[in-house]
Amino acid sequence: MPDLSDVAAVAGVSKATASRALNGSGLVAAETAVRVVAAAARLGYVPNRAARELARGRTGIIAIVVPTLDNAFFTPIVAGAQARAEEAGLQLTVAVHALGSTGAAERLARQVDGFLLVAPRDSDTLVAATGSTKPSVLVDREIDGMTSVVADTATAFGTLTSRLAAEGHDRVVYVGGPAGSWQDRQRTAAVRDAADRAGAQLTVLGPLPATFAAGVEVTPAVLETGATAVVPYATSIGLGLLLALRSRGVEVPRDLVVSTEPAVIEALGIEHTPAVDVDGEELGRTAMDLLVQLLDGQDEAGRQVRLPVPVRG
Amino acid sequence: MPDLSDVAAVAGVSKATASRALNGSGLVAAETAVRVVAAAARLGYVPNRAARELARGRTGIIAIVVPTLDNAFFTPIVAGAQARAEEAGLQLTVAVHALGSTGAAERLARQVDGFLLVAPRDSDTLVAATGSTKPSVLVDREIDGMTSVVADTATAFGTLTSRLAAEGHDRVVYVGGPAGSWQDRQRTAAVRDAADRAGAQLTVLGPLPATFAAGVEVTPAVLETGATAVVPYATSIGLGLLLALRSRGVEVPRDLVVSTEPAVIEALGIEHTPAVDVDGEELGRTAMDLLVQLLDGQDEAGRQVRLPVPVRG
DNA sequence: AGGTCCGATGGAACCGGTTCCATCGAACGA
DNA sequence: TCGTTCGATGGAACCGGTTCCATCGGACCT
Repeated sequence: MPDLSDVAAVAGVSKATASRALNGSGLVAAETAVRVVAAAARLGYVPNRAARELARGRTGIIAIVVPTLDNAFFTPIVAGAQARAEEAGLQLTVAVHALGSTGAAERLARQVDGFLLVAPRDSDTLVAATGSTKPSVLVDREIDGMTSVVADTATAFGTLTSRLAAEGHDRVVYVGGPAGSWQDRQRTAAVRDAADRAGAQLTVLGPLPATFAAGVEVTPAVLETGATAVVPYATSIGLGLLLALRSRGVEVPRDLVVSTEPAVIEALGIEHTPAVDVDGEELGRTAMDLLVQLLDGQDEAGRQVRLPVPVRG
Repeated sequence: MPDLSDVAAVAGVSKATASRALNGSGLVAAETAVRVVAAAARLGYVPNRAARELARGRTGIIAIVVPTLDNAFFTPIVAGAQARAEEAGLQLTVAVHALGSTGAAERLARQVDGFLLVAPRDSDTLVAATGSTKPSVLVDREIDGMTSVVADTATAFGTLTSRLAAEGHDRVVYVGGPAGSWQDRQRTAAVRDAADRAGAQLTVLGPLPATFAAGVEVTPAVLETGATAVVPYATSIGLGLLLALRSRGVEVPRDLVVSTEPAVIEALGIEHTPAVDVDGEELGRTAMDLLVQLLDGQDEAGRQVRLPVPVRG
C-alpha cells in the first residue's frame, strides 16, 4: 500500500509539501502540485482515513439519526443526504433512534463531526441536548435556536383540506401519524384550521405508525365517521386505506376521497384525487448542505428553512 | 477530554498497562486492572477511535452494500446487521450499490474491515472481485468460494406452487423480480419445476423492480394470461397487484390467489392464501455473525448457510 | 542457597497523516 | 548594490492509542 512518503519520494518533495499539494492548500507552486498529484495517481495512493482524522482532530463522518427504517419516507432523505455527503468528502452513517437510548447519543457524538436529526420524536430538551454536542441540523422538525429544514406540509395539508371542502366534502377525517411527531402536530393544526374555516366537520384519528398495515387497520374507524374524504398522514397509511376500502367495495374516489402518493394514484387510474408531494431527496440534500455550512463556520446555528410542498391532482 | 495518559496517571500505571487493562488482554494483574477501569470511569474516558484505528490497522467499520433502499425487504436486514454489529463493537455504514460505480468499491474497501454484500445484481466476477479485497459475506446470493447466507425461498416458492396446483390452479403466473437478482433466478427455477411436476401451465413475467408501483402496473399482463393464481417475487409487488385487482373488481382469493405478506393478508381478512415468510432481521444477524467469525479468523471463507423459510396460510 | 523461569510492568517505537516553524532563494525597493 | 520581504519548501513535532522488547522481582526447582 503506497504511503504519503512514497508519493513524496516519487515526486521528489517532502511529506509536508506532498500533503499540501494533495489537499489543495494553495501554498504549493503549481508545477510542484501537478507533479505530486501525478505521482499519487500513478501509485494509486489513497490517504489513510484514520491517520488523517487523528491529525486533523475531525472524523469526516456525519451521523444521520432516523426514528425508524419502517417508514419509506425516510429512505429518500437518507439517499439525498448521502449524495451530498459524498460530494463534500464526508461519510454518512445511519443510526436508528439513538437519542432515547442511554448514552448512545453521547458515544456517537465522539465519533462524528455532526448530526442530521430526522424527525426526532423526543422532547425538545432532549433533542436540543444532543444537538448541542456537535453541529446538527434538524429535518422535519423545528426547535428555536437549532438549524432546521422542513417540508412545509402543514400549508399543503391545509390547502388540501380547503380544496376538499370546496368540492363539497363537509365531513373529513384526518388520520394522524406517529406519536410525538412534530409534523403530525403541524398538519393536524393546519387541517383543523382549514376545516373550521370552511365549516366542515373534522374527525382526527391517531396516533398510529406510518405503515401500510396501520392504514388497513384504521379503515373501520374511518368508515364509522361517515366522512366522505380522508386525509392520511403518510402515503403508506393511504395505500393501506385504499386497499382496505376497495376490498370492502367502497369506490374511491366516488364514495370516498383519499389523498396519497401521486404516482400510485396515476397508476391506478384514479382521477380527481388531490395529494401532497414531498421531495424527500431534496430535504436530505438541503439538510446536508446546511450542515456543511455549519461545519465550515459559514453559518450560525438557528437558520430555519422551509421547502414548499406542492398539492397535485 | 481525558486521555489515556490521564487515565494512566490517575491509576498510577504506564500508558501501556492502562491500554492493556482497558482492552482486557489478560496480561495485567487483576487488582491493577480494576484500578485502571475505575480511573477511566471516573474521568469519563472514551478512547479516540482514530488513534486506535491507526495503531491497530483496522477501522472497526463494516460496510453493508445494498442495491437500493426502495425495497422494504432490505431494511430489516440492515436493522439485524446493525444490532449484531453494535454488540461486536463495530460500526455499520450503509452504502447503496457501490459495486458498479467505478472505483467506489475499492475506495470503500480501504476504509472498512469487511463487507456485507446484500443481493448484489452484478456479475459473479465483479462481486467476487469486491469480496476479495476484504473479508465479505454475501446475503441472498451464493457464489462458489464466498461465505454466504441466504433465505431458502426457492424451496418455499416451490412448495407454494405445488400447493396452489394441488388446490386446483392449473394456470399460474410468476411475477419476477429485479433484473440480475440471484434470488429471482432461484425462485423462477423452483416455481417452474414445481409447475411442471404438477402439470400446471406457468407464465413468467418480468423482470421488474420490487415496488408497489410495479405490482400495479403489471396487473393487466397478469389478467391477460387467464391464470387463477399469482406468485409474486416480493411482498411490495403483491400488494400493488392486490390493490389493482380489487380496483378492477377481481375478487381475491376467489377469482385469483395472490401470495404475499401474512400480516397484511390477515388484516384484510383474506383466508386460504398461502405465502412465504422471510425473516430479514435474522438474515442480517446471521450475516454479521459470519463476518465477525471471518474477521477473527475463526472460520475460512466459503461457508454457505441457508435459512429455512416457512410457507404460511 | 543460587540459578532459572515467568508474570507484571514500563519505555519507546510506530501507525500515517497535518501543520507549526525555520530556512532558503529570488524579486523587489531604496 | 544591499537589505527586506514574501512565496515555496523541508524538518520535526504531534495527534492518541497499541504493541514489541527489555526489565524487574518473586516463586520455584535442584
